[in-house]
Amino acid sequence: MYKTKQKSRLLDFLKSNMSSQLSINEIIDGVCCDGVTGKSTIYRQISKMVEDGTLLRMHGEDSKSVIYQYMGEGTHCGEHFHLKCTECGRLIHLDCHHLENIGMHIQEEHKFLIDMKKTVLYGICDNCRKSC
Amino acid sequence: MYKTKQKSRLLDFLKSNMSSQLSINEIIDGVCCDGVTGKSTIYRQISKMVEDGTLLRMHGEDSKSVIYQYMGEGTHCGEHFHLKCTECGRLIHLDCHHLENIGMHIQEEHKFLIDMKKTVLYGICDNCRKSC
DNA sequence: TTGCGTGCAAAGGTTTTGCATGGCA
DNA sequence: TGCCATGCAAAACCTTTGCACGCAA
Repeated sequence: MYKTKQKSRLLDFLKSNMSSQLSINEIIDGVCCDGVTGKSTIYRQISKMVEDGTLLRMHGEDSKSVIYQYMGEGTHCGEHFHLKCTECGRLIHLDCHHLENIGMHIQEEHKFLIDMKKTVLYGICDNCRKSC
Repeated sequence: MYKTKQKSRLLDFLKSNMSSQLSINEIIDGVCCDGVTGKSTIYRQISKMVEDGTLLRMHGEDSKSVIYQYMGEGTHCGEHFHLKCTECGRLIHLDCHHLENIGMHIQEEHKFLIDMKKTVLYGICDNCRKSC
């Protein structure tokens, strides 16, 4: 609700790393090294951001680890699906008109509104499939 | 590799609860109450089952908790997508021919093979949308 | 007989929480 | 001024691990 130094700093850090997916520890290291921001603040803020769609939480390569992709302003991530390769970890931002139909179809026929800000499609990318 | 009492017991439990999504603690409670199976075995086996697609791991209602859906033999869960309502937690098994096209399209046009055994589509179901 | 799977308990790591303080509106 | 947000450290929680033993093949 209030705008604080810590929140701004966290958001700035996430924005300036929007092309990579970060672990909670990378975020903590990147933000808390200022000696002003505490770990608990990060945990508290990250939770909220996942809830409201500012961050997308997904599994890392080893399927154990958890990583985050920034989805807030400055991105178009709320408007497309994300494909995540379970082999190499690559994240693909899938801008595709054809895919919009899927959302429509599921909404009309199956009465379900998919939230792209919460969804990750897992699978195998081309590179990895070839090398299997 | 070896077939043990504990593995069988765990599988039996999961099969007999295939219509609900269970937390790790529900699984532990349900299986370990025999006094013969240990907690670590559950953790060890669950990890393997998520890796090999026997279990689908997803978020519960509160988006913090983690729950598991059995996808093994006796189900057709490997052949359809799963929709999960982030509001009420309902899981919808989406058998739909039209949807098969999605996988095809993404594979052909975007060179990515979606793994339905690892993917959950999050969103809002009809009931919940109406009551918002 | 071999070596994987297991139970137990300890260790390790991660996340949450209580409380007093700080700072935004 | 009122109240939300924060930092700190402790607590709580969850998961993994080491080791010796049991048991499947």
